[in-house]
Amino acid sequence: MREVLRERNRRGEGGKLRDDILAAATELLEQTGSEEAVTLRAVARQVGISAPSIYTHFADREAIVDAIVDAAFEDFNAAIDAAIDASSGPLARLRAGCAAYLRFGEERTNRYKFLFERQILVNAPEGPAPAIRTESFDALVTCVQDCIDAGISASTDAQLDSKAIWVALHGYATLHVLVGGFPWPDTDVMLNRIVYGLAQITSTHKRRVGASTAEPGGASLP
Amino acid sequence: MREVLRERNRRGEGGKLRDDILAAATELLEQTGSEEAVTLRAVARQVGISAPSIYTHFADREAIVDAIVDAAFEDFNAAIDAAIDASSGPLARLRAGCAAYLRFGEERTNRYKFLFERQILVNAPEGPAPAIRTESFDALVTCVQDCIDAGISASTDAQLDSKAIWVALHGYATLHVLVGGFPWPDTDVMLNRIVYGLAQITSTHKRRVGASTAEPGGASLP
DNA sequence: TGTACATCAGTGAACGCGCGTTCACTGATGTAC
DNA sequence: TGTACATCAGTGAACGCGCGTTCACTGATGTAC
Repeated sequence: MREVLRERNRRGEGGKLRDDILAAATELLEQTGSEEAVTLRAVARQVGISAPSIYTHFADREAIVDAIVDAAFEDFNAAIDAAIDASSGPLARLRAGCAAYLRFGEERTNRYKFLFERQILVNAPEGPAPAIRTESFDALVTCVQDCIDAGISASTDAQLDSKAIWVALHGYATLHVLVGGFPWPDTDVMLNRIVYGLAQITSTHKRRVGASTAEPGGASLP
Repeated sequence: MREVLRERNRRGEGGKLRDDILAAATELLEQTGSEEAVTLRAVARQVGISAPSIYTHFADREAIVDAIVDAAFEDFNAAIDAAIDASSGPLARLRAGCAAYLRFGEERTNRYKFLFERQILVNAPEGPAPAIRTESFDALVTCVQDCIDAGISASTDAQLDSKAIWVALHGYATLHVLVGGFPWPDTDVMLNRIVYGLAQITSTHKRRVGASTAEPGGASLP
């Protein structure tokens, strides 16, 4: 039946199983891309334990899924932050953050879908906003504002333009893995259009980073 | 058990049940927004027949789902086309098509998700591309090209810029229903940013349709 | 016109499956005396 | 130091559920003679 055999934890170390359960659930999600695939029994199978053992650590199936959301957001935020921090100059930082966003969506597609194709309540009606879910957006706003302050962007509203950039990044991240057989341009080319167009980057600055606007846009439709 | 009682069709009219099954499956999809909810038994319940009766008309569960995809695309394309046709002038037509896209996503959220959050193979590896799935995109390209030809757009690549517009529209359509509690701007304001920014509309033309770029962008993050 | 019969539209019962959850339990591990 | 005992980490069997699918069937409807 069970493929993996697990050694029983020593007394006082039962909590280790909790971590194993979360890791297994994350792996299942990563592999299948389907939240429905994260069944209690499938998780138990993956860990190498019997299904009821999970109830020592989680109230029910839903509690497992909830527990991995925050960890996934942390991964996501860390990837964006790292890319921004590794660059210097307002436009380069903005572009690097956006590129990291698309890279995360491409390389960790299933985790991305899990984060952004579920119902997300960014600001709970009561209590403070869960900052972990707005962190990357706030970083984006900062990047855009820095471009404005440096005279690189003609934008007069960093908030609004950041929202436009976000929806475009999200749209590309989800569509271009989903819609196969469509003549998608290179990710870099698309990224430039999105960032330059929506952050209203002044044309004299466009050539300094990445491809120019005069670049060909990709194959035409067959 | 069954709530709706259905009268048996007369001889030679068995095909009517096929239509009823498709209508019921569509309704289930519309209500729940979940493809998994369209189970063979749920459809049968909705129609008011026994589950095995479906096999007279469909090979299996999957065949039902496949059969409603094309109908949903037809609805979608018709909505976009109607909006474009009802407007005159290149920019107004472009804007109307994009507005209709977002309206469809807002009003028929579940149907939109069904169309665009599934695996879509626009061009099948063999055979001709299913035109029904690119129809609206092609209409968008035409609108952008018309703006270029009219000197309203500074774009040099209608294909590429249309792709950028599409991903932004898709991103907004999916995110703004999913991410509650986020300070989304008015749909019109966002639409202007997307269309003006990505179709590279010349600034002198921006004021002619809809809101201006100087408009405030929405509430700041709490 | 009457009647036997073929056909058609759909049914009811049953199958095996994987699921979430419950319950009483087991057996190793550490601790008190 | 030995031993009885409490505790802890987990198990195995069972429950009811809804699912897709199969099978033999039923009974109304139309048709051939």
